[in-house]
Amino acid sequence: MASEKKARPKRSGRAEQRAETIDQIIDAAEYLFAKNGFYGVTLKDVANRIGVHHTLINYYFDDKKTLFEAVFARRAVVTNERRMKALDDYDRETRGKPTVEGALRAFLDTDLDLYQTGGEGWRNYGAMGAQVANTPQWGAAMMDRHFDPVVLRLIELLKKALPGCAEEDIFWGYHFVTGALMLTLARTGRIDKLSGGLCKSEDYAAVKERMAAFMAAGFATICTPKKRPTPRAK
Amino acid sequence: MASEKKARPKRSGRAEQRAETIDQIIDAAEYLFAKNGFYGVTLKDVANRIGVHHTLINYYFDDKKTLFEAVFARRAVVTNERRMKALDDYDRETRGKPTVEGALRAFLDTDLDLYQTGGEGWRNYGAMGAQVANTPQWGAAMMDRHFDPVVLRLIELLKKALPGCAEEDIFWGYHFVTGALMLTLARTGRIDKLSGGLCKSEDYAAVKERMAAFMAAGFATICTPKKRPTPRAK
DNA sequence: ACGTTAATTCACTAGTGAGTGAATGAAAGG
DNA sequence: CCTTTCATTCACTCACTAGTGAATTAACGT
Repeated sequence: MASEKKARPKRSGRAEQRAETIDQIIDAAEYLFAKNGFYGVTLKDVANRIGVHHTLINYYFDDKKTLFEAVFARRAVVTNERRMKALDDYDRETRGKPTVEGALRAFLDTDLDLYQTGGEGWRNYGAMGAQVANTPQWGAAMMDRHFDPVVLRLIELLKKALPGCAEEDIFWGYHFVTGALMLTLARTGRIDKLSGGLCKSEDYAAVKERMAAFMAAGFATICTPKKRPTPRAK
Repeated sequence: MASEKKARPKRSGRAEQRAETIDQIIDAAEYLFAKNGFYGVTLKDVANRIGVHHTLINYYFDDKKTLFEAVFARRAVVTNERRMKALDDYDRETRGKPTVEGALRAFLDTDLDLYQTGGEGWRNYGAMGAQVANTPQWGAAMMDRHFDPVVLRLIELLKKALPGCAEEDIFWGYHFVTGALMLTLARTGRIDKLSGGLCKSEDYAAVKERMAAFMAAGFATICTPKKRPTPRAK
């Protein structure tokens, strides 16, 4: 593996030290949760990765679930702010006349850029998110809690771009979009093998190039002008 | 919860009994793995669910991973056969002139029907598969091992339907399709809350109604007639 | 009926997991 | 300097995990 154990440079200030240690813990946890999921990681694994005693994690976080939440939340606020801003900007720029592809670009490309340029941490976070999104138990609820506002903002724009389209169609369209995005962020390497090396899981640029247009066309197709306008007679 | 512990009717024949027990174990494991993933389930959980001693599982399966593989494999062969046949049939029917949507319907609708009508077991299996598909470690490899042939058959048809389309575009398109499908099978309930009850995670029919057309339009859009025919001048 | 074989449980082991409360050590601050 | 505060480790606990090998029980063939 690339990075197995990082040096722990002792920081001066007390508050600084504290913040640094917490960040290291979250980084390590993020890395491991991304690879093995919540139950596939022990607090000892996390502690070993940064060379501290495992009970130190209990000192900073009430319990394992709290740590998981902290990991998830840390970057969620960042991506949410960026995306929300991108959607707002786009809405303003188009003076309330957005296109589907434009809205999707604000939503997708903004994020893909982040994962592409944000370094290993962001990529780990993405993989972790993909697992959460596909976890029925508490996963979906976590997604709700953290991402509903931005998603609903996107939906709003999509509605504007598709006037007269049945709401269900828009929600199902979003469902397809998010499924595709999550699998991208999971970076499982499956597409690499499947395509014989032609496509690379890590290639966010390739996804960015195609995804918004692909999905926009899908929306256009399932959102026919006026959806089922009271079906009369059989 | 709906079914917590099923009665274990003792079967007559020895081979029959054996087969039945194994099936019960796999059912229980499937149910639990779908909910909590590999590491979130203990052999005792599985055993308790059907009222047997947990070491009985070690009697029938070498270890936990073997059990997991068995659960995964049991239904994989069924869906693979159905899908392969559907693709072959469609290819024959169209005399080698498939459409993208037709090929996708053979691939997607066939499976969605199965999950819709196959009962709780199939639905659990789907949720489990979604988690596997988004698990970077051994998950992707498992998908490769079990599903590559059918997927490559689909890709073949898509290539025929989109002559002159760059291969990468087709693979990325498939990637989007499978991501969307996996999230559907995960049945996390997220879309229910998001849409305020307008859409239901369990509603495979709604997905079937939209998915193939949605994705076909996507393919049509990213697979422009001839992809990047040596880009001359800027 | 009887010895054989297979299914199932039992008694254990060796190791791991999360978490707690006390002990240690090092900086901060007056 | 001396005390207080905080970060970190230590020594434990309690519950649980996967897995093993022997014991038990029930069906099978003869």
